[in-house]
Amino acid sequence: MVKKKETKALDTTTEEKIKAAARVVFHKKGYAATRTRDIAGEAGINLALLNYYFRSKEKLFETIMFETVFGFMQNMALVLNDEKSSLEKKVELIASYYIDFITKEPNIPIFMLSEIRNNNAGGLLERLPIKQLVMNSAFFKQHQEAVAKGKIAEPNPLHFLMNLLSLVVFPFIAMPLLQGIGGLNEKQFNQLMQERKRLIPVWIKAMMKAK
Amino acid sequence: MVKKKETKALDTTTEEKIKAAARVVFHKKGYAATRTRDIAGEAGINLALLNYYFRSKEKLFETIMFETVFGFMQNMALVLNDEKSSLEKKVELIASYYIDFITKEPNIPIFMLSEIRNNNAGGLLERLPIKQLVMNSAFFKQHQEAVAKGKIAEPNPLHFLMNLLSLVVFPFIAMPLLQGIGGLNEKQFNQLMQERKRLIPVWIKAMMKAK
DNA sequence: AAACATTTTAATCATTTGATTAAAAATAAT
DNA sequence: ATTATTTTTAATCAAATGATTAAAATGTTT
Repeated sequence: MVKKKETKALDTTTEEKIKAAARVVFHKKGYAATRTRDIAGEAGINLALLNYYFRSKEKLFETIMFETVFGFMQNMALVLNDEKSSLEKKVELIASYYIDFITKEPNIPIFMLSEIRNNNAGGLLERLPIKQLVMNSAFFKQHQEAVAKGKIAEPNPLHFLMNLLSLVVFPFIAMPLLQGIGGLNEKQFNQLMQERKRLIPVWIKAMMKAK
Repeated sequence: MVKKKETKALDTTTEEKIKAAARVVFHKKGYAATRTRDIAGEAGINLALLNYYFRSKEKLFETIMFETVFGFMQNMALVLNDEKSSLEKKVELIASYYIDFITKEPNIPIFMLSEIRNNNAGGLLERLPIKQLVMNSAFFKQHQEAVAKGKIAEPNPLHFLMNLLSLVVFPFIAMPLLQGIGGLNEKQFNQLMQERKRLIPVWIKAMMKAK
C-alpha cells in the first residue's frame, strides 16, 4: 500500500504529460500552426487522448494560455504591490527576475502578445483585473509621490511602465533580428541580456529626471 | 487608343488586388491562420487566381514578407547611413518616423517578428545584409566617436539600438495589454505614442550619459 | 474471480484546406 | 473576322486536421 503510493507519486499522469507537451508546442508555434498531432507526438501519447482529457484543442489552449499569462504576471504583481521596496528597487527586481525568466523561456513574450492580438486568448485580458492591479498598487502611489517631489519629470505612470517593459522584454522578441545585426550566437545574446540587469535600472533612473 | 490607355491605368490589376488583400490578411492573422480563401474574399476575386498568379500560398507570403520587411527597414537604413545628421538627430528621426509608420500599420511589428521567429521568413534574414548595413553605417561611427569622447557611457552599440527600438516599437506590440492597464481606447493610446516622439529622444539622451 | 469503471488505442469520420482541372470568357494578335 | 493567348470561373481533388468511435487494456470495487 505504502509502496504503491510512492510509485504513483513518481509517475507523471497522462493529463500532465499532455499539458507539458502542449506548453512547449503552443509556445513555439502558436495556436494556429500547432496541430493536435504535434502535441500528442511531443507527449508520446495517443492522439485521441487530447480530446479525452481536454475535450478540444481550443480548451487545451485556453488552459495553457491562462497558466502562461498568470505565471508571467504573478511576480510582476508581487513586485508592484510590495509596499516595502522603493521604486528603484522595484525596477531592479523586475529587470533581474524577467531577464532570467525570459532567458529560460524565450518564446513566452511573443507567444502571449501575438495570441492576445489574434484574439486567441478567449477574452483573457478582460477577465484579469490588470487595470486595478496596477492602478491600485504600491508602485502607482510611489510613482505619484515621486512626481510630486519632482523626482520624476513625466507624470504619466504608463510611460514609466512602457519604458521598463520595453527595455526588458523587447530585445527577446527581436532576438533573431538583433543576433543578425550583431552577429551573435545564443550565448553571446544571453550575455548581453545579463548585462542589462545592471544597466536597465541605471537607465531608468536617468530617464526619471529627464525633461 | 489614348482613351483605352487611360482606362487601363485607372484599373487595378488582379495581381495587385491579390497582393493588397494578402498584405492586409497576412499582417492581421499571420501565415498559419490565413487561408487562401480569406485572401480571395478580401480581394473580391476567384480563389483559383491565387495559384494562377502566385503559384502557392507560400510564394505569395514570401513576396509580402519581403516587401514588408524591406519597407520597414528602408527608412531605418537611410537614417542610420546619413553622414549629415547627428546621433541625436538620428534618434529624433527614427522615433518620429516609426511612431507614425506603426500607428498607421500597427500589425507590422508583431507580424514581422513572429514570422521571423516561426521560420516562415524563408531565410529572409540571412539574405538581407543587415549586419553590414548597421556595422558599416554612419551611426556606428558616430556611436564610436561619442564613446571615445565620453559622451556615451556604454560602449556597445547594440545596447543603444536595442534601447531605441525597444522604446519605439514595443508599446505597439503590447498595445492590447497597455490599453487594458491604462483603460485606454485607440485614440488615447495613439496620443500617448505621439507624446513619445518628443520624450524618447530626451530619454535616450539621458541614458547615453548614465553609468 | 467477476463486475464495473476508467484509460488507452487505432481506425475512421466529417470538414477544411491548398491546389488542380477543364471549360468559358476575355483579350490580343493576325 | 478568325485564331491564338491569357485570364477567369466553378467544380473537383488529395491531403490534412480536429474530432469521434468502438473495442481492447488496465484499474477499481464488490
